Parts: sequence; C-alpha cells; structure tokens
Amino acid sequence: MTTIDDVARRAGVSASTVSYALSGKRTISAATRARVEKAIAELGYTPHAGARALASARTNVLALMAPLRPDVDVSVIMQFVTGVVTKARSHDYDVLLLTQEDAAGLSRVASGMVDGLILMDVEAKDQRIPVVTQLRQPTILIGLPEDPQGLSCVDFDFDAAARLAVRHLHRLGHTSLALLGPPPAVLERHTTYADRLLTGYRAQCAAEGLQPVVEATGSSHTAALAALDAVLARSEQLTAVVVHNEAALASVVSGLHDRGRRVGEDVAVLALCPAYVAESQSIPITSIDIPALTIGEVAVEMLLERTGAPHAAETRLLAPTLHERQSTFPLEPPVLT
Amino acid sequence: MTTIDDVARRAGVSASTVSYALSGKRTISAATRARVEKAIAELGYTPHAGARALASARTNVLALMAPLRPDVDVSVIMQFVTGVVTKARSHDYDVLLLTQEDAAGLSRVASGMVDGLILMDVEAKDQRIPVVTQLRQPTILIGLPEDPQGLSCVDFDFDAAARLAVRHLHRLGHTSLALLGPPPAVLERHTTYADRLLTGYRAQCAAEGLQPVVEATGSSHTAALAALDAVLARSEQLTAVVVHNEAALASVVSGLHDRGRRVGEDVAVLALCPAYVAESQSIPITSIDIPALTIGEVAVEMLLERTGAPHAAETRLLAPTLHERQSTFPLEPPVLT
DNA sequence: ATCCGTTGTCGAAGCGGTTCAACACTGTAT
DNA sequence: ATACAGTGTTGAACCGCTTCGACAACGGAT
Repeated sequence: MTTIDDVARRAGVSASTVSYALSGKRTISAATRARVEKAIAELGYTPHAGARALASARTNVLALMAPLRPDVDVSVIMQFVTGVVTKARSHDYDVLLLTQEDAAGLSRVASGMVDGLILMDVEAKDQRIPVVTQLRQPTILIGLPEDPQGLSCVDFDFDAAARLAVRHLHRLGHTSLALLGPPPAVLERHTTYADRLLTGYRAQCAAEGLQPVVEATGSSHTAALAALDAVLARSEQLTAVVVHNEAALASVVSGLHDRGRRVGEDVAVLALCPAYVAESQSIPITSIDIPALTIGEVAVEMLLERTGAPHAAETRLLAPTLHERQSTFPLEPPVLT
Repeated sequence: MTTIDDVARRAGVSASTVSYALSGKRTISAATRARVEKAIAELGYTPHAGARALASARTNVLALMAPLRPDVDVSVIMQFVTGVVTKARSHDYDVLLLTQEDAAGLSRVASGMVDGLILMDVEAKDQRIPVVTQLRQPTILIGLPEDPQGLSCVDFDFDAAARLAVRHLHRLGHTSLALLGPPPAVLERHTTYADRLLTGYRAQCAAEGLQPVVEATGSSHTAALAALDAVLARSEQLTAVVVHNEAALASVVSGLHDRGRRVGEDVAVLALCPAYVAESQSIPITSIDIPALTIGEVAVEMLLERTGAPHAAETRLLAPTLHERQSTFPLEPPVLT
C-alpha cells in the first residue's frame, strides 16, 4: 500500500502538506500542489478510508436500509436505490446497503461506518425510529410515521395522488370506481404510503359523494384476478379502477379484457406506478407517476444537508402529476374539466 | 462515543484485554470475560469501524457492483442482491453498493473500504477485470469472461440451460422452436450470460437437427409483440418458444393468446426466469429457474474463502433444473422421454 | 530599521482500535 | 526447593490520516 508518507517523500514535502493539498483546507502554493499531484499520480495513491475515517470522524459513506423482498414493487425499490446511489456518488459518498431485517444493523453501522442513514418503507409506528434518534448521525425517513420524533421525511404525496386520481376520474364522468391496492401484507404492516393512499382515496370519494370501493391485491396473476372479480362483484356498473400495484397491473388489464371490458373504452384504468411501467403495458396506461428516482435523490440531498451542521427537521412531499395515456376516457357527455 | 478504554476502565482491565475478550484471539478467564461483557452491555459499546479497519487491515465490508438500470430483469438483480446481502450478514459482513457506471469506484473502495468485491453482469471483455486483478483484495465475477485472468467466477449454467430447454421441447415432440432473448442492448454489450445462452441454444439445435430461430426482445409490450411476430413470420408452424426475458414474458403469453394460439395447447412456452416470476403469470409457465438468490450466496461464500488465505481460482456453474408447469405439453404422439 | 499581517509549510498529537513481546501467576514435574 | 510450562493480563507500538499550533519567509506600512 502506498501511504501519504510515500507521496510526501516523493514530492519532497511533509505529510501534512499532502493532506492539505488534497483537502484544500489550507492554502498551498501552486508549485507545491503540482508536485504533490504529480507524486500522487505516479504512485497511484488513494487515501486509506479507515485511517481517514478515524482521523476526521467522517466516512463519506451513508447507509440505506431497503426492503429486499420481492413482495413489494421491485422496480420502485430499484429506482429508488438507483437514485440514492447515483446522487450519493455525485457528492462523493458511497452507499452501504442494509436489509430491513437487520435490526442491529443501524447501531452497528452508526459506530464509525456511515455519516448518515436513509430508511425506506417506514411504518406508522416504526421500531427503528427510537433507535435512530439516539444516533450521532442524521437519518432521513422515506415515508411519514405517526411521530417522526424530529426526523426529516421525504415521500411521494400519496394522499394527494389518491385525491387527484379520484378527482380526475370523476371529472371524466366516472362515478363508480374502485381501488386495487397493494398486497394485504403491506397493508397489515401499516407501511405509511399504503395508509395515506387509502385515507386520501376515502376522503376524496366522500368529498365527491362517491362510494369508496377498495380491495387489497395480491401480486400473482390469480390473486390480481380475484381482487378484480371482487370489486366487479361489488359494483356491477364499475367504469374506472385505480391500480396501485405494479405487479398486478398487467393482470388487471388482461383480466378486464378477458371479461369483455375494453380498457380505455368500457372501463378506465389509472395506475400509480413509475412512468416506464405504465408505458410498457399492453395498452399505455394513464398513470400518476411514482417518482422513485427523485425521492431517492431528494433523500440524499436532505441527508447531506444534515451531516455536519445541524439543520431543522423538515418533511418533503413530492406532488403528484398525472399522465394521460390511453387507458382513461371521458364517460358519456363529458363533464367540464 | 464510548471507546474501548471506557469499557476497560469500567471492567477494571486493560484495553487489550477487552480487545482479546471481543476477538477471542487469546484466552481470557471466564470471570474477566464476564466483567468485560457486562461493561460492554452497560455502556452500549460498539467498536469504531474505522479504528478497527485501520488497526486490523480488515473492514468486514464487501463491495457489490450491480447494474442499476431497469433495462435488465429487475427481479433477477434484486434477488441476487438479496442473496449477497443476507449471506454476507450471516458472516458478519456488510455490503457496499456500487453502480456499474462508477469506473473509479473499484480502486476507491479497494483502499481500505472493503475486504473483497463482487462484480455482476460481467461482459466478454470486461474493462473491470484488469483493474481488479491489481487489487490486494479478492474479487468474484458473476459471469464468465473470455479470460478471467485468475479470478473466480460463479454463474448459472446458461449454456446447459439452453440445451436443456431445447432437448426438453424436442423430446416433447416440438421441432419448430424459437428463442426470444434479452433486449438488443444486452446482446450488444456481450454480457456473458446472453452469449452463452445463444451458444448453447444454437449448438443443441444443431445437435438435434433443428432450425435455431432467435430474436432479441425489447422489454416493452409492443417490442415483445414485435419480436413474437417476427419469429411467427419466420416459421409459421412454430409450436414452442423459449423466453429469456422476464419483462417480455407476460406480453408474449398474452400475445400468443391474442393471435389465437393457446399457450400449453397449441404452443409451448418455456421461460428462463426466477421461479416466482414463472408462477405468477396468467398461466403458470414451465421454466428453468434462474437461481439468482443462490448465485448471490455462492458468490459471497467463494469470496469469503478468499479473503485472508489465498485460494485457487475456481469457476462454479449452477446446473439448471426444469420445472414443468402448465405451459408445455407433448406434441402429437408423444416421443419417448 | 521595526513591526505586523499574510502565506505556505511543518512537526506532533491524536483518532480508537489490534497485536506483539513481556511479565506475573499458578500448578506440576523434577 | 527449583525449574518449567502453561495461562491470563498488560503496556506500548503501530495502523494511515487529519488538524492544530508554531514558525519561517516575505512584503508593505510605519
């Protein structure tokens, strides 16, 4: 291993000068800096991360705790992770990946491995919150727990998204709608996004005088069809369905087709999912895009603002935008938009 | 921060005793060990990772470079990552996640951040190989490059899988088959699994006197249908299709349906994908399972064998197994199995 | 000529662990 | 009684880097 002393010797300066040349925390003459840089290049020197972490109390690594299971929308998770990693890299940070199951992981990585943490898939009363509030490092939550206890949060505004979906469909003239939600397991965990979506959906239905039909939806094809049939049975004249389950979306669309309901003509489908998922369906689906990549990026930015100088807690909700595609349509004499 | 000295003081022993009690590298009397453990528990002490890494030249972290893009089978990647992380944790290792794009990442993390690396999605002439062979740490490749240069590799045996697929379908009496492969971009990169699948497929077709029809398949619905139509056009009497593209699978199945070919009766579909993907299709698809989780686990095990004492290079190919489900069937008078 | 503020560089003291050589005990063989 | 081989514990060196205080050299103001 080549060390900072090797570089210093080669450049004819002291180790501290090399350190300052690297960090820029002290002024260094152009000539000296050039010699140092030359020596670094020739030796292929890279500072030892552990030594640096020990001396500076910073690691330039952040922890991301993600739900690594195939039961929730895989592509949302992947996009989110991608957003975190790329944004972190652009700030010269690396990312340590923890699984949701690794309960002790938080305290472990907090002692000298990472400068901050991001927690995905936060539940209403998340066990991890009391743990991370005790840490020296800042934490950002993805999701809105009941009591964030002074932690900052980011998420997509699922409440607003649900309202937007209902309002949009209602304005198009649909009065009988149903929500096909995430798998029962997600609901039972009280993952906050699922709860907020439900709340928004029910509230907006109430506000517009509509019946809020809801069904949890398993991710397999048969489970998706079962959920579809359940809502179909409940309201025979159903003309619009909101799907918040990436895995089930394709099955719902083909299921409607098989049951003689043409998507985009007899029945409107509005999905909550990443744009590219909506686009690659058998018929392009009107969707409210879940900006997973952006959420990841925002989480990193909020986190990095809070490493170092403390910063007030903040909750950021990303506003929903609706992309009209081919699966929705005005029903009968169009109501004014 | 509570340090090892705090623990030592509280337990009435020296810091080195605490260290030995923790690592077990020296014998410690039961009484002393008990006092040390008590002190640790009372103080909630966790060793500082950086200090430990500096002193011991080990970090208990390994790097995983994964392709974070939605263009390849997302669930395969997720499963793979899951396998790596959980297996690593079971050996008390954490995982640092790098993106394929982060070219400088390998050398950066190699200087003191990680004890070993795993590279996914290796290409035939992968640029990263010359880099990692220079590192002090061991590396495991997922995939089989042209020249592994002494590195160990793990992967699914795509060659054998392709042969198995062809043989199986042929034995069932199918003589006109087609392969719907991964997206063109994957093929162009010469990701090794894609190449090996093609080779195996062509070789086995040749061995059995069949025409090897192949089509790269985009992941969107329309692209999948286009590929399907292309192979349908090339051989009108097609009775079997092998699909190695998780994202396109559903579209191919529904596409066949729409074109009046009943899957499992008129045309056989055999997929290469994780079991759960095959099972959750509209009709359970006969598949050769890609054991992504296992590959991840094996990669970690091979890697950990090689941290510390050097170990001979080795290439491990996981044998394919075929799961008969409802999408395949014997054609005409069944040929003997 | 003297004083002062800048600018550039350096030596040394940590950061919090691990590990080696040394040493104090104990119990057993001589 | 004496030597001897464990066993258990310790002090000190060291891992590679950052950072603080000190200081030399220089130019400009007095």
